[in-house]
Amino acid sequence: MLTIGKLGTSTGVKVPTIRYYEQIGLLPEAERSVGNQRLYTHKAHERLAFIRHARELGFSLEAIRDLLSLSDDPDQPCAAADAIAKAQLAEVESRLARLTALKTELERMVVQCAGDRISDCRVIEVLGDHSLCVTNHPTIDDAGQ
Amino acid sequence: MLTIGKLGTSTGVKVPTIRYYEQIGLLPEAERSVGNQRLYTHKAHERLAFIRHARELGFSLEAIRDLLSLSDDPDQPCAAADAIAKAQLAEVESRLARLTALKTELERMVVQCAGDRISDCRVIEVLGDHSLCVTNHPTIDDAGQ
DNA sequence: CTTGAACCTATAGCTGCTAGAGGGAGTAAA
DNA sequence: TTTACTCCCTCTAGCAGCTATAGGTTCAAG
Repeated sequence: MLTIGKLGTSTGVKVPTIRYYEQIGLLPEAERSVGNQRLYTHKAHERLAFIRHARELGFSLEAIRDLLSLSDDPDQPCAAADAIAKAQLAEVESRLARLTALKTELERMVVQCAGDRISDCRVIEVLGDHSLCVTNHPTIDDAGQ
Repeated sequence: MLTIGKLGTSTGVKVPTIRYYEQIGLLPEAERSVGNQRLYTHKAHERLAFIRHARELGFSLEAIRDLLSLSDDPDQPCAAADAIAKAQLAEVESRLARLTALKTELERMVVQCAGDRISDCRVIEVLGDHSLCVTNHPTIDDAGQ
């Protein structure tokens, strides 16, 4: 049985994050020691490693919740898991496309800026005027992703 | 003078967002009509367009705050603006690299999954075991970005 | 037996908005 | 003038996915 701290270091997940996952029901409630400290089994370790890996691959906690409930049910068809992974792939591909457009604009901006005063600064100028952009870069909702 | 609604439609920024920008001091407090409604000048329109464009290019509100105060000061050297843009470019490039690694893993996962039961599902299997990955894909902090 | 790290709960904060409640203002027709 | 309608106002709470802080308890080592 592992304490929460050991579980954290062995999975690379911070302690408050583990407690948070328990709170939102992604991890089951842990057993407790006599002194009320959480104790984790090998199974919990596996489950947390699964969650972390999925987070690293960009899956949302909601998607992970679904994936976990699928993995708890080994006789189910795997089409649903497949669909979640495909959706995530599509999401990543679209982010890639948007980021590539951003990169183009930012490079142009930085390269062209030769002035030494703000008044001739290409960066400031381009930001003030979208028509100076070559690509139809993403709208606000997508840019931060 | 524009009402907040007109300003919103003409810049593509939602009304509550404009109020939010005012609240956090990114836009100056607007003049008010007799009936206490916000009224915007052409200058405010330009400033908001600048903000929106910078957001589209992925700059954080903090970075935008700095860029705006630079652009308010046309005699300053533009090195600072340049540095912010370069940092943003670097950020975008690193996100691109990380997302490309994710894409590789997700594609492998999806392509290899030929089983029809969860018990042979490649997606679930890979998520449970990072060593099945070919790349050293991002850590958790980066994946969602 | 004391120190100090690791644990506990509960609450608030982070970014960048978005949604909702509950009302006032402005315009145009009936 | 009343009604109807859309826009506007403030204030508060909520979203993801944590992270930080406060104030207290437990555990292992020396």
